Amino acid sequence: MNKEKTMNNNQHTNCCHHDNCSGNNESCVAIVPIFNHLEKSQMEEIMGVTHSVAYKKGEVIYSAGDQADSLYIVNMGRVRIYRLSEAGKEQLLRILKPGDFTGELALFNETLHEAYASAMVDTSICTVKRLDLQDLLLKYPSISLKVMAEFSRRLERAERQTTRLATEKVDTRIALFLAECLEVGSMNNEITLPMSKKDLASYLGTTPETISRKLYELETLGYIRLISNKKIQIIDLDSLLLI
Amino acid sequence: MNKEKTMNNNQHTNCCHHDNCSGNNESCVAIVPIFNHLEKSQMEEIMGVTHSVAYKKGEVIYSAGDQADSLYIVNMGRVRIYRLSEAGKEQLLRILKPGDFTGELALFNETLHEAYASAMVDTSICTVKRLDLQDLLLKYPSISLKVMAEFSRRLERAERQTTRLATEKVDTRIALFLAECLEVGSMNNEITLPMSKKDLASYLGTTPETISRKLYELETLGYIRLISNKKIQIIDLDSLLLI
DNA sequence: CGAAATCTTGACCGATCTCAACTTACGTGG
DNA sequence: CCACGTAAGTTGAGATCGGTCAAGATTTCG
Repeated sequence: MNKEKTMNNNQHTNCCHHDNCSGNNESCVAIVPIFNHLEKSQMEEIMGVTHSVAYKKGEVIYSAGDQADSLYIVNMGRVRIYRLSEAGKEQLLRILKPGDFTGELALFNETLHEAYASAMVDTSICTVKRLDLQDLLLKYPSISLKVMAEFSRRLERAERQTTRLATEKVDTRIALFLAECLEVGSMNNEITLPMSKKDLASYLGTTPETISRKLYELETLGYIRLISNKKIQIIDLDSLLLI
Repeated sequence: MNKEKTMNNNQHTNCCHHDNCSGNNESCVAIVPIFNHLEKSQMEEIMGVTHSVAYKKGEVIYSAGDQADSLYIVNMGRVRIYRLSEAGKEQLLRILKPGDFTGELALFNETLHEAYASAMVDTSICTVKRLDLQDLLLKYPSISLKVMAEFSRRLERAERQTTRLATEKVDTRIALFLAECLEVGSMNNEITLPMSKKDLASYLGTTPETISRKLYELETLGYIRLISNKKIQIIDLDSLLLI
């Protein structure tokens, strides 16, 4: 278990409202895609209800069972969203990058969080309270459209992942994951795994041992080359996707 | 393959606009949870942009690859939403009942459908065009809140299902599914499977053979009793959930 | 630099899939 | 309403994918 997990997660190193902080809020709000089409005056109004909070690496942002009453928008850093299965097994659901948000699940339903969120590195987050957000959405309906667009993308991804887990075998799931990492034209078809292999295993519904073995197998087949722990070169994408 | 699948899915038996149909639209709109808090005048405006369409059992409503430009709201009947894996395996994603909707995924992103929708029985559906819907959402922001609430529930479900597929074994997934079927206090703890075992298998990421064997096993353990093909009595829910 | 976590590799085993044969349920048409 | 054909469901035997456990190598980070 991570050392910082024992830290009380209410002891944030920084928790400021818009008018008494060092201007971080502005940058926070500015980068959020769901807000970035608004005018300056509206932005300022939004900044008025957002709160910027900093989390240290490993710190828990929320836990399953917590009352969900805020939207969390990542300003800087990385956030792991994971669940525990009924048997207590941890499963990585997704990783948030700056501009991504979470916490919306229960925002509209007044329920409890069903997942955990923790900072993978030192992270800065903007939060908006449920009621403040609802006011904003009612006042500026165009924000809703953005939020819904984001929701629909998330839903799409979640359902695609579900299908993969249900129908593809481990080989294929790994291959598809590698192919997705390639997306943004990287040099030499070289990708950097965005997470530890342990996390990757849980994300793909398998074990670190199997990941290790399958990657070796793919290398033997000549489809990939294992450069270092986190770096992999994709040599034959087409064959990879035909597995 | 279903016989009706060969039928051109543009040949609907009934496709009427609000002002020239037998009043079905009103009932359609009325039952939709995302609209049901509105006033009468607003309802009428909404009915003005909705279209009611009837589908015969087995008919395809949309296919993966189709341009997604409408929201589909089920008025009557049942709709199967399913995907095909890269290997061509079919996986059931969810079943829509009256009041549920689909098609929102690409509604905000102008992309293509990634799933298939087909009528499980004779079904009546209301559709709203993308642009009409966006107008409505901008005009009546409270609808957006309802839609987002529904989205977040869907997302929650999808992520829960993902976790189960990734971390639980087949026994457990079946047990959890049975337990969920029990939800609404049914007589004698007797449940009726909402789908064929073939579909159930694909929903749970397994095969009909395994479903069959596991159910028999659960009966042997005394946790359930197989009454008929689609009826199962839950005898020991607690033990069932401890598998 | 050293402790702790992650990763790798091997051996083994068991859950689940596959294939095949058979039975049962269901919808259609006479 | 029954008979028939097709799809769904069941059961068995065998194969295998992938999980588990354990030991050792490597990486990470204070």
